[in-house]
Amino acid sequence: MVTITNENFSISKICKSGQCFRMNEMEDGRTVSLIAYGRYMEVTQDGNTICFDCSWEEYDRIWKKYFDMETDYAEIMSGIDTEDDYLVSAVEYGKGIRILNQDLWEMIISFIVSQQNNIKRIRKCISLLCEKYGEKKVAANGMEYYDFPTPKALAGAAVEDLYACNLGYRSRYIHETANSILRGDVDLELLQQMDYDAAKTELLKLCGIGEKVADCICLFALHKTDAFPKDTHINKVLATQYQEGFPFEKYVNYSGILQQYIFYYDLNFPLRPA
DNA sequence: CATCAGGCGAGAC
DNA sequence: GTCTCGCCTGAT
Repeated sequence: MVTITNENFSISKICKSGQCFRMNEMEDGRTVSLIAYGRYMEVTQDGNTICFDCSWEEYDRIWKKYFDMETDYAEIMSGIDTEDDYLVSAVEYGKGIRILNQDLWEMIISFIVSQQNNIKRIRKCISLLCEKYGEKKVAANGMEYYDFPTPKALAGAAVEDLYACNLGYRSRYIHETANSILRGDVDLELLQQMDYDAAKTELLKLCGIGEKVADCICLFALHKTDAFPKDTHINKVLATQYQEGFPFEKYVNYSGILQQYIFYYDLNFPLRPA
């Protein structure tokens, strides 16, 4: 068991912020369970005290980076223009959200699934994919879970079988992308070494990945914090609150983090469209 | 019934 | 390069 304190960490908001789809709140209201990097884990929070149900060795090796614990979010947020009322409100509301460092392959598939889709159904689809094509495992506490399917496992799935996971027209995208990765058209290891522009260009070669999805993958898997995914929420906020354009120049290298706060804010307090 | 959900591909121009 | 259209499916 690992216990730490941090003023800028909210497991509940992270869970609901829509960047991870295999993290779920448990019934006690202060614990989430998550499956990532082939492991099952539970995180419990009481105020600023956070408990990770794992060894210190595992925490240091995996979860410290996963939860971006080395980054000082207070320092980042201190750079916000105090006259930007909307952004100040969004950042205040989302206090505790962090940009996770998630698995690249899992994010590629997850954000293909996410297009033109809602969070609840995205979770359902991914859960079905894991149960059908992922390896079954048992956690230390006896919990049974399924690992995220490998590229090979998904490449072997027929498009009609993917339809059975409620993926709809995204089934073909997943089939083709999995096969592209398996063939080596796009190399996951090389992607990890690339800068933002190169990685994005490479991701755009995959079927089902356009501008928005590529940016989500860059932000949530490659930690390119200048990637600023423009979805329907963000486009609406840009159109209504930033008619002169979003001031990217003020937030060089971390506009992507702000994007996540804006997204979460509009998800919970939707603005009227322009 | 229509519209929308964290868009994208294909084809027309 | 920009524009339009069709697309699985469940919720409202």
